[in-house]
Amino acid sequence: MSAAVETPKKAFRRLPPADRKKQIVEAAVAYFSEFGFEGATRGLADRLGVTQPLIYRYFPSKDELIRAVYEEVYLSRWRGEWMQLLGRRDLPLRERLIAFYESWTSVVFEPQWMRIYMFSGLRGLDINRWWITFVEDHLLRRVCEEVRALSGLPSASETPITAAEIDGYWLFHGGIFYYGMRENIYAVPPRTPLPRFIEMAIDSFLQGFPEAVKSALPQAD
Amino acid sequence: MSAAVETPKKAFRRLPPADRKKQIVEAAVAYFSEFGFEGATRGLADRLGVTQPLIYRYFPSKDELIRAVYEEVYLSRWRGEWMQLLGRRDLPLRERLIAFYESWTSVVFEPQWMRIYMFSGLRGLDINRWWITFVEDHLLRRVCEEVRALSGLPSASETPITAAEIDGYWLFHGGIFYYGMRENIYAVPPRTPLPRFIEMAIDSFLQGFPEAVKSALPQAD
DNA sequence: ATCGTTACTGATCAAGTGCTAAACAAAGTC
DNA sequence: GACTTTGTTTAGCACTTGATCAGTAACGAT
Repeated sequence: MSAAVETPKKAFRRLPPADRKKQIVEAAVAYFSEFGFEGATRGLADRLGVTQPLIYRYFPSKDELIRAVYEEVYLSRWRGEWMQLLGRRDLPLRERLIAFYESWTSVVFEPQWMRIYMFSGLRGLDINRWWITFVEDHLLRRVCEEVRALSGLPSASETPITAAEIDGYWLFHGGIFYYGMRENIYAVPPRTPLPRFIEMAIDSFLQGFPEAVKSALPQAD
Repeated sequence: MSAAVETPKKAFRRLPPADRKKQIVEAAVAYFSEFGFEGATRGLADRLGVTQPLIYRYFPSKDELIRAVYEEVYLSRWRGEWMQLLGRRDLPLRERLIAFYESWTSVVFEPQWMRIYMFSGLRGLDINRWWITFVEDHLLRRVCEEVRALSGLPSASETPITAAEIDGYWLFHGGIFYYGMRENIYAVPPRTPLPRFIEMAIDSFLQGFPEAVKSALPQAD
């Protein structure tokens, strides 16, 4: 009955391809961070208020869309200033580290970033290895070099940073990261406020680590 | 053509229900740890050399099977001795902690356990909160109590363990756990052997933590 | 106004999903 | 050897998935 009821037939908006593409990637980050990479392209399209085939106009396959999500999360959210900051020897190392972690956690300790990180890690491929190596080279190694300088030890170019130093710092970096996991993945927010936790971690690190490195590199003089 | 070729028609084996059920759960742990919980029941059945509907004779739904996997991984692999070991005050705390982590990592630092842990964490439900709280109550709180005893501080029954103490130890526990993630999820095996890493972590912990607690609980005398 | 380009939709396919019901066959009992 | 029990298979339903393609309509140029 009631054939007179007319469906609104809402006209669709035509966006410049660049805009639409960006819009899709951003929605995909949010969507996949919720449902994982097995989330359906139809669900994503619904959320965008768009039909599903449209996604395939911008990305030849779902895998390609996922690649774009990786780029958005891992690359475009990485801040070059971080490495600069770590190297600023006019500031005490303690301050640099605290400032760095406050900035870094403001990007990384966020459900979207965290969940995409975990999902992509479990998916395998090469993203895993790439990211861990990247962090090791751009953050951990950097910090170890600063500790060397602080303790008057030979620079990395003279005596390469050892595996023990890297892994020694991983203990703290991983410990800080796990705070973010508890908060954003396991939804059991730690009761210690993040800034205080960071300070605590850094102080704990600076208290023992430099001495340990010093005695492990006895050939320095 | 060649209609004479007879399919071998291999006879199937009839197992006692308890055996078959156990077999299915164990295969499910392995299977889901590889593909995640969205792995298909048909794939699991193939791997078992069995047809897919058989799984539904033993588990009313896939969700129920997943619940059984949780139990297998989280409950049946937990060792009661761990808590006992941590409380053995006839041994130095350092030795207890090292022994505990060597035993604990032998169970947890394994692709199956680790990946199920991550997958279940991302799935949500209540497993997350339950596990984190469980670890906090059975391991971390325990360690904090031992540190109290070691430092001659008031026991937990007199002065409850504080959030700062728990989170302070999370830094180290999380840092150790992250070693397992690098190894088993991200497939970038750390170059420091695990036993050495554990020792390093414990020493680093014992060096600063007890003093920090002492000065944070000034009302003790 | 009209026209051409192309961003977008509607319809659809083939493959795969969890799950069910009925038929089959292996093992124990008499 | 016939009979019962029940572990296992075969067949299949309803639905969702990634992906395709022809057709529609929004927008800019003229």
